[in-house]
Order: sequence, then structure tokens, then C-alpha cells
Amino acid sequence: MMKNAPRREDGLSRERIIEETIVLLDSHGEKGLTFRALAERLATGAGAIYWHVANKDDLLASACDEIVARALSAPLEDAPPEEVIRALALALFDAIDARPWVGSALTRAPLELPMVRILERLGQQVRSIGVPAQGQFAAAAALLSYIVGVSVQNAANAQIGRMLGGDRTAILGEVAQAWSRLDAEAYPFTRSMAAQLPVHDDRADFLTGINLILRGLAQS
Amino acid sequence: MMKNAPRREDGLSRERIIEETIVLLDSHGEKGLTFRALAERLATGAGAIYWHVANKDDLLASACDEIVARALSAPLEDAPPEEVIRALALALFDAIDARPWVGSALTRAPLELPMVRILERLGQQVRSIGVPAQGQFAAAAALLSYIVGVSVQNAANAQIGRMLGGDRTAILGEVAQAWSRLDAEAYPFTRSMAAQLPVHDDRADFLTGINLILRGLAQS
DNA sequence: ACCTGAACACCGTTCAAGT
DNA sequence: ACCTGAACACCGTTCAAGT
Repeated sequence: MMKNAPRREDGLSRERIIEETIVLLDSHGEKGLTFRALAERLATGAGAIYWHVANKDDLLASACDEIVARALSAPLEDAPPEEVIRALALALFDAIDARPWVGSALTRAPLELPMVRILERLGQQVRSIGVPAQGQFAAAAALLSYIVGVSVQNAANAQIGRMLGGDRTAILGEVAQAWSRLDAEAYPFTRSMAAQLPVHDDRADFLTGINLILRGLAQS
Repeated sequence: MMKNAPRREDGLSRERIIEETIVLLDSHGEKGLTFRALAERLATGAGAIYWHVANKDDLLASACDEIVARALSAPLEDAPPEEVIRALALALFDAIDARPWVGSALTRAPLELPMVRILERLGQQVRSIGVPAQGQFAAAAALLSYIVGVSVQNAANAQIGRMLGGDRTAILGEVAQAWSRLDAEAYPFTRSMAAQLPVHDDRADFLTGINLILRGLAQS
């Protein structure tokens, strides 16, 4: 065709829809993402969105992939592979922590593009480390499971704090109180750990786990 | 009061509701759990359920807790603590694998009773191992994160297979084909791993990770 | 080709009214 | 104390009709 600029500036597009989806998810959470709310933001009808997007799952998955792609694009520097893996892991941990909805989207669509993006990056570094060929897949898969699994779990924790309104310390303080009120017979360990909960650093523990896996990898 | 058996046999009760919730979740998945469907199964009105249960979140959380409690009640034997931890981890892995909805319920209500149940069990074993006092919480928390995180992630994988109808091998075969069709420039690692995907054992990898953490714990 | 917006078939939750 | 079931305020998705 000859005309190549027929698109109106205010026309809908997949990109614009997904961009606005991210804004909506960030501002109003997972249950705030509604075709009606999205349509209003885009100044269009609810049905129009379906021309560019298959359904709500597609919407969520695409928004998730966008965030994952951004998180992975940052740490590209050439450094020792272990260092790159740590950087990738933390970038994902922080991205999911900042947007808990990314976590549930990741869990909902397991072997899709976002996961493959991460696996690829991890795999390339696993190769650089020098892990023998027959162990590369298991190593990359273990890292992938750990990173995504723990990050999602952590983000869920953080989200509940945000939902209850208070700051992190206050929430954890309340949980700690609840723990110290548990039955002494059934929950001796948890009771005695109540005091440590509020001063606990999840991000540091996450990194400790990564280092543990990397150490195990080096031994094999 | 004097009369202590006024309850009709067909009366509703929290237990009966949760029991039927589990049946419904198992048979029709997470989106099959509906107050209307549940009411029909219980031969009552939708609103009656609200007399025994706060809301849908409460329903899901209670069903989840029931399953977690069952999974933890099995492996009680006195064995070396590392062995008990492995047994607990696998029991949870299998329970969540069999019921993916437990995974998302666990993620939705992070620091609630089900998680505390698991933490307590792990913590007691961590103590038995002889981990020094100031490291016990971090150790138990690391195990908890890993077990729940990876199990949830694995269950999500398994679920997608079930949803697509085919058996596990067939699904993974298709994913493997999709992987081998990825762009050679951008996804060299994933492409070369395509063949290994269908013969990969997630449960074994899960256990490998547990052993890795236990080994790290023994060193400290 | 792309958009509109009414309509359909659902939801969770509430609440007056019953027993 | 416990249950009923209609009613309310929403959903995702479809689809004739428009441009």
C-alpha cells in the first residue's frame, strides 16, 4: 500500500493499551484492572480493547512481560558470571517487589515468554561459569525456580503490608505480637522468633540463597 | 443451656462448607469456586454460607490451611532432622502439586496460619540440627521461602499442562518445539536446552535445592 | 480496519424476611 | 440462632452497528 502514516495520534494500539494497563495495575492493584476502567482511561469503549488484545489474561501477561524485559535489560555489563547472576536476581527481586502483580502474572503463565527471557539470561551465565553441559539445564532451572519463587513469595508479603496501609515495620510488629501470643505447646519456635521478625531483611536472605546455590554450582 | 444436641444432621457448619469447598476446588479449579455452586452442592442458599464464613478469601484460606495441616501431619517420625526436613519439603511439594489452588492461596495470605505451621515445623528441625540461635530464624525462613516458592511455581507449571488437556509429556514436547523455534541470536541457550525439557524431573531438582541449602547450613 | 456501546451471562455480597 | 433468596453493584466478553 502507498499510504504509510494513516494512524491517528489518538488511535489505540497494543503498546498504548499495555502501557495504560501497567499504570492501572500500579495505581489500583490487580483487582483495579478492569476493562471498563481501562477503557475510560483510554477514552474509548470497553469492547475496542478486544481488537488489540485477546482477553484479560493476555493483557496481564503482556504487561508482565514488559516489566520483566525492562528489569533484564538493565544489568548487561561484562562482569564475572556469578556477579551478573546476582545482579539479574536482584533486579528481578526488586521489580517483583515493586509490583506484586508481576508475581502473580508470572505464576499464572509459567513457561511463557517472560520465563524464557529469564531462563536464557541465566543459562548464558551458567555456561560462562563452566558448568558441564549435562548439568546446565538443571542449574539454570534451579536458579530460575529459586529467583521467581522466592521473589513472588516476598512480594506477596510486602503487598499485604501495603494493603493494610501501615508501614512495613508497623505491620511486622503486629504480626510479631500475634506470633508471641501463639500457643506455647504447639508453636515454641515461632513464638521465640517473634522478636526477630521485624528486623529481618528479606532481600539479604534472598541473596544468601543465591550465593548458596552458586557455591553449590562451583563444587560440582 | 441444657440441650446439647440441637444441631440437625443436615445443618450447615464451617467444617462441612470447607470440606465441600475443597471438593469444588479439586474438581473445577480455582474459578470453579463460586458461592452459587457451593450453595447448590450444600443444598442451601448462597447467602447462608456467609453465616459461617466471612467472605471468599476466608473460604479459600481455610481450605488451604486444611490441606497444609494434613500435609504436615503425615511425616512425624523421629529421624535425623535433615531427613525430617526433606520429608516435610516433599510432602508440601506433592500437596501443592496435586492442588495448585493451594499455591495461590498460600501466596495470597502470606504470614497467616498455614505459613506459620510450616515455619514452626521447619524451625524445630533447624534447632535440632544445631544451628546457632542467631541464625535459626534466617535458616528457617530461607527453607520456608524456597519450599513454598518453588512448589508454587512447579504447581503452576503442572496446572497449565492439565488445563491444556494433554498429558505432561505431550505438553512439554510442544513447549520444547516452541523453544527450538526461538530466534537463534537472542535465545541460544534456551534453544539448545529444548531437548532436555521433556525429560526433566522437577521434583528431583526441588530436592537438590533442599540438599544444597542443608549443606550450606551444615557448614555455618 | 477499527471503534462504539448496549446486551448477555455471569460474579461476590447484602439484607429484609422468614423459622 | 440460623437460613432463604431476591436484589445490588459489579464483572469479562460478544457483537451488531457504525465510520
